[in-house]
Amino acid sequence: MPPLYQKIADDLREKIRRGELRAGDRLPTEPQLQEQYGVSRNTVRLATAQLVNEGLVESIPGRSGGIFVRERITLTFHASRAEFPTGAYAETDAWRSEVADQGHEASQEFDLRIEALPAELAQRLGVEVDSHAAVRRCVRFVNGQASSVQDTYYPMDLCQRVTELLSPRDVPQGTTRLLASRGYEQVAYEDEILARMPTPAEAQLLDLPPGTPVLLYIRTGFTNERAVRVSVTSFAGDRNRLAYTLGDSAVIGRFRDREEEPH
Amino acid sequence: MPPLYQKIADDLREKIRRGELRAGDRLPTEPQLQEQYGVSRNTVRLATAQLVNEGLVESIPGRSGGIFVRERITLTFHASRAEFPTGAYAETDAWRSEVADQGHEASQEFDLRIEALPAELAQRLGVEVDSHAAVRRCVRFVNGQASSVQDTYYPMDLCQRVTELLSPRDVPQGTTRLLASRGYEQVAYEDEILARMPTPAEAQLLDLPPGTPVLLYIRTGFTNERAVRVSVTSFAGDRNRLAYTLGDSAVIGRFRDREEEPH
DNA sequence: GAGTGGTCTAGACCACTAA
DNA sequence: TAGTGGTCTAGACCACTCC
Repeated sequence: MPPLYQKIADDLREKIRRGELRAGDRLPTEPQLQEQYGVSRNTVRLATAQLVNEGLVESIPGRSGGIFVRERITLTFHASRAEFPTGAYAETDAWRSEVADQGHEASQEFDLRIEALPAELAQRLGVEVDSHAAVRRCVRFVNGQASSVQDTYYPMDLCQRVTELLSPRDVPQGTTRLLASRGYEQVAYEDEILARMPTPAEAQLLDLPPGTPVLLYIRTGFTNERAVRVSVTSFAGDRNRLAYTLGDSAVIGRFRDREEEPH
Repeated sequence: MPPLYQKIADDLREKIRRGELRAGDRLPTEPQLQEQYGVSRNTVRLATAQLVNEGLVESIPGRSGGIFVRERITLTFHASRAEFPTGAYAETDAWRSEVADQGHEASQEFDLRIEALPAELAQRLGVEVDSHAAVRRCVRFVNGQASSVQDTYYPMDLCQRVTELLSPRDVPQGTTRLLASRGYEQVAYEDEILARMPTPAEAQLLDLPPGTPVLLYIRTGFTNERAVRVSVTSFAGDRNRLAYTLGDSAVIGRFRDREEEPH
């Protein structure tokens, strides 16, 4: 026999799944749930806490507050399209236009810092573990809400040869083209993708409700001679999707007539 | 001023981060934490519940139980290598040998069912929404623990032409080769990747502790004529990583000397 | 038997915000 | 002002499992 709070959570989850409670709807208040299920307030709170942790609902305090079924929009980031020379735009513009294509408003904020390179990133860049790097951070906003944060690490020796990398502003033509024009053309990328719960810093920056994972996307870029940069992107897991196209992409275009909902 | 339980959680999290508490270590017991911080048991439990939800610790009841710092091993699944004709093995063998290369023991279980095709998958396959599909399920185990579950959906009309797809057993040469040998060579794949909290069914199947997301990996396979299958893989988010290689992979091989820890 | 975490109650005070 | 969720206390009984 499952515990009471579990049964209450199951019941509410089922109501959401069946559409009896829909995105944006308010659940019964805590006193109402106490009465409906004949339990104490703490038990009700154990149930709703579970739904919050699953990312299904969100609780908002105050007179007009309550517990609400969360809604979600999902953006698709086409990782296999980004940053290849065939692209007509800089990578940031590619992102911007991709968001616009999906019917939303895009903006981004840059900054630059110099930092000691974390060991696992130094390894990817093939440089010494105690070396430093220029970190270009790009926080991307969709409809005014932070959606992802990307930190791109460039080894310092490279920055000394391509000093524009140390500009605290966006590089108009894009850093990929900038590097290519200086003889550092990236010919291969290695991407790694993980899912985990956010750090408190990520949760704050991306305004993630409890129970929302981040999709972590790590791209290492290589010229024929060396690794030139590694970028670490944290996507808000409830609002983003990554996409890759492998093989003959013309085939896929022929069959695409969708922009479907997440699974 | 953050609430008390928040400060306790922050304190414990920081001890874990600094290495004062390491993977496998036991946290102080609830009565000990009550005394240390001078709070009630419920407050202690609010703090530890938060760490559990972040996936940092795991609580085990019983006389020899306690709250333990979780350890994690991370496997890498090379999505861009899998299932291309250059591969010497069937995809399941490729997975098996990849796990073995990473120093672990691999096993898997198959079953087959016939199911109505969920709308979002019918769309990917370009078939009618009320049609059925053969679903081949493969649960993959690493060191005896379920690590991922993959459901591959084949439209029924295809199964009628390639009846081996309806076998409830593993297909020895792999379904990709089987299909290719019958004139359905997959020439392109479209991959989608999402992160979300598990459904209760996934949490049970993958034995996921609270606070562990799943990494969802959806691959649609295309021949020159049509989409022939879509597979949906749920990876336990705390134990898996996806990898893609884009561009000239020989370049990357030249620089690879790692099998590093997750970020 | 004794100590662990799991569940549950009853009641209190708080901050916030629309009415 | 009244109602929402957020925090916190004190105490109870339970199941489980090593000693």
